[in-house]
Amino acid sequence: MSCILRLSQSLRARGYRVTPQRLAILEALHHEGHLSPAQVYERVRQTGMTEATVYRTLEFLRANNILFAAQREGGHLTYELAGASHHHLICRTCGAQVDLEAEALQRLIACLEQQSGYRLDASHLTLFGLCPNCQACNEIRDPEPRDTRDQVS
Amino acid sequence: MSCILRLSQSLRARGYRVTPQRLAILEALHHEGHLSPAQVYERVRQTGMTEATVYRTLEFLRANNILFAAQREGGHLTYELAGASHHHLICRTCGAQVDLEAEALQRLIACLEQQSGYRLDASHLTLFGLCPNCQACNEIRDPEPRDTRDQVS
DNA sequence: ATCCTTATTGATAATTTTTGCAATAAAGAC
DNA sequence: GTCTTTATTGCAAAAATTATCAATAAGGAT
Repeated sequence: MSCILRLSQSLRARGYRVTPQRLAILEALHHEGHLSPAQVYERVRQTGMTEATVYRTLEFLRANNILFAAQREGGHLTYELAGASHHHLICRTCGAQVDLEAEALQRLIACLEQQSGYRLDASHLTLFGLCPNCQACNEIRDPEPRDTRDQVS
Repeated sequence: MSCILRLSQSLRARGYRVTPQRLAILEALHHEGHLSPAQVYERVRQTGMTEATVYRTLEFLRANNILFAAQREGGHLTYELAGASHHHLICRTCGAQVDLEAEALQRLIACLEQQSGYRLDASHLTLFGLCPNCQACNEIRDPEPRDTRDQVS
């Protein structure tokens, strides 16, 4: 909770307001990790909040770097609390997750930034692919078309 | 066009059908590069095609690796023809694009694949960030909240 | 060219996401 | 505590996206 308190103060400091709705959504995500807008709404509807408010609040918190938005398989957005800088590698077939060597990526990103002069948004990358298990399965069955958006959040 | 012809044959070889709708969409994207579903519909509505068909066809072509889907600022999808393996770096403020050193990324990806055993979908990454110009602007104005999803396609 | 199979489309409805505006309430000043 | 300002919410309607299912047409066989 002290985490949410800190975020609240950060919002207030920027001139935004800390409302019950925002707190409820933050706590839902704090409790569960990854949630889609619909799932968030499920968890907070008891408070009488509207779906529109859920969407707006998620987008608002994301725009203020309090949440990250990750694109999941169905093409729908998923949100999670922004934490320390970290990267994920997710199997798009079975959902298995692996944490990435932050240093390797950071080094590459730094290198790309030097070459291009750009400042990259890469504090939290999620790469999608196939885990070893699912690679094996795919070699047996035909290459069935799947929902395979490469992405990052 | 020979590019589209080749794609058609590839589809047919896999047991799918080459329809006027699919051709129209492919040609629109071949002509214009990056298009959102709504923009694609604008370009092909003269053929009498439905919006639903546009959505389905785009998703179908993407699932078959004929199109790439890139996540643009608003969280909305944009599609483009899948070409040679290449990567982009796009400024989220002014839209300026830079091509990335493919080798640097490929090497990193290969390295990550070795470490994790995953096979990554990374033949076409798009990283978002701030170009040098917009970095300068941002230092002057306050840090206005923006739509800043880090991402890849 | 004609017929057959079935992948694909159109039409429609359902669902999800976004938007506009009046009413509400958070946070600071008193 | 009360008052004021205005960011934020709820409501309702619009827009975007997805799903359902019967009708159509692509592509192979004859």
